[in-house]
Amino acid sequence: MVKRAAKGSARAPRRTDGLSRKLIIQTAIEILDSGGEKALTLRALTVRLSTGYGAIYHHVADKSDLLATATDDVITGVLSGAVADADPRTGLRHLALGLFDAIDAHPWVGAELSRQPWRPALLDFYESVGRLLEALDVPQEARFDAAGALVNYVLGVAAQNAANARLRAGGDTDRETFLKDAAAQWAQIDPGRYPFVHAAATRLGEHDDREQFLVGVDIFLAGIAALR
Amino acid sequence: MVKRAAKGSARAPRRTDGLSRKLIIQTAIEILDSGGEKALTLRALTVRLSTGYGAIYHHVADKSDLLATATDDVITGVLSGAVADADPRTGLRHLALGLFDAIDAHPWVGAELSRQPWRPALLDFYESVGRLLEALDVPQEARFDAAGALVNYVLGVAAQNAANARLRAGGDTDRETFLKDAAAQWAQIDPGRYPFVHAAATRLGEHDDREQFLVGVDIFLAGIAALR
DNA sequence: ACCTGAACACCGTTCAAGT
DNA sequence: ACCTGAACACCGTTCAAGT
Repeated sequence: MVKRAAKGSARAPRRTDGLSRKLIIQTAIEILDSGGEKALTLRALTVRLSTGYGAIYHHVADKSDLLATATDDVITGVLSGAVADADPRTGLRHLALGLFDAIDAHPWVGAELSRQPWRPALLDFYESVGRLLEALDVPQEARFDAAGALVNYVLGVAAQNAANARLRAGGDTDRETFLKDAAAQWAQIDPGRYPFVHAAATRLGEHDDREQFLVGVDIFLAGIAALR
Repeated sequence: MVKRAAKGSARAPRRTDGLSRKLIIQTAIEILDSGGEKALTLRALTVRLSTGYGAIYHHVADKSDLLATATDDVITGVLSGAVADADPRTGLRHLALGLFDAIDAHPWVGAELSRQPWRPALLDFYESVGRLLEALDVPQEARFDAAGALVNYVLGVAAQNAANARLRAGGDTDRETFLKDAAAQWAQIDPGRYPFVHAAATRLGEHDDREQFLVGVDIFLAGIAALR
């Protein structure tokens, strides 16, 4: 004999609104943004969503599915606003900068993309790069290599930038150790043996990562122009 | 009352030779090479070395220390043989290719370097790149940006190549799922909406990753030449 | 269909205890 | 000094059971 609550009244279940894949992923993104990759545990999700493990696994295959979809979401959100009909060179710079900024804002995306650079959400990015290269009169055969190289560069820098951001915005107890380690490493550089790196290190403080990233893109574009 | 074996005879201790940090890291590299990052667990190490956990933690700070040092070892081993006194352009190509091949042979190194691109072992790489750029008459101010961009490109491609290698050489049960997923994703590409990516995908089979990597390096060098 | 939460197999790391 | 291995805190994932 099971008691049933009167229809439409007080039963007060855990969630009245019902869980959805969308809500789960959105919550995952929030956790990732505020606490980094380490903070995203299934436990943390159940707490934030006040449900059980099974509820989550009912909407999501596993944790990697969760991470991949969250990454897709962020990327699509960013790229959708890009690429007007401007000059192809400016278009490429805008595109690259869009990805850079997105990964700067969500460092965990950089790590995930370098693990899985073939996610569907990047299709639009590749496609746009390809078209802009075509507009730049890069010959067919060279276009694929050029696009691959450019995308790799963007993702590479972005991943490194993400690693830096992880250091900066620690919040963990690790942070002190990390910064101390980094400082110790820089200090160890022997100016006699490593004059170039030493000079680069001292210059590092006055430098804007975003600007340096753009210089790299420009070097690329200049090299691509030589393919024409 | 504890029984003691007669002096100098049968006692058969766990290890007669004595553990060392070097041996631990060497064994870790073997495990990583044969089974990938997932295979390197503290448990696996204790079994292979027939010791206890504490023995390992006596020589090594923690698992990330282990991974970082293993990465350093591989990189130093590779770069030591590089860079003769050839033409700077060839020198840069050789240098880049050396790192590429090393990461191709040890995919886990790629993942680790993209996580920590400032490891001391990379100092020689940066330094060599810097000097070769100087030999190429790249002006001082542009040299740092150019070096950063090039190194980022190399590490970016290498990391992606490592991700690919991880798929190819699975050995796990995951492998089938991975390949199936990848194939499904490629098949989903709409040639109407993504003509460029679709063309790139069909061309992908006939392409040598190593060669494409070199094309990227050449684009870079061409772009750098424009800075002169 | 959707959700619960105890249970499972597995991590990295610690630490009292041994030699 | 160097090593042992049980124990701890914490993972992701499963699954019988509930509604």
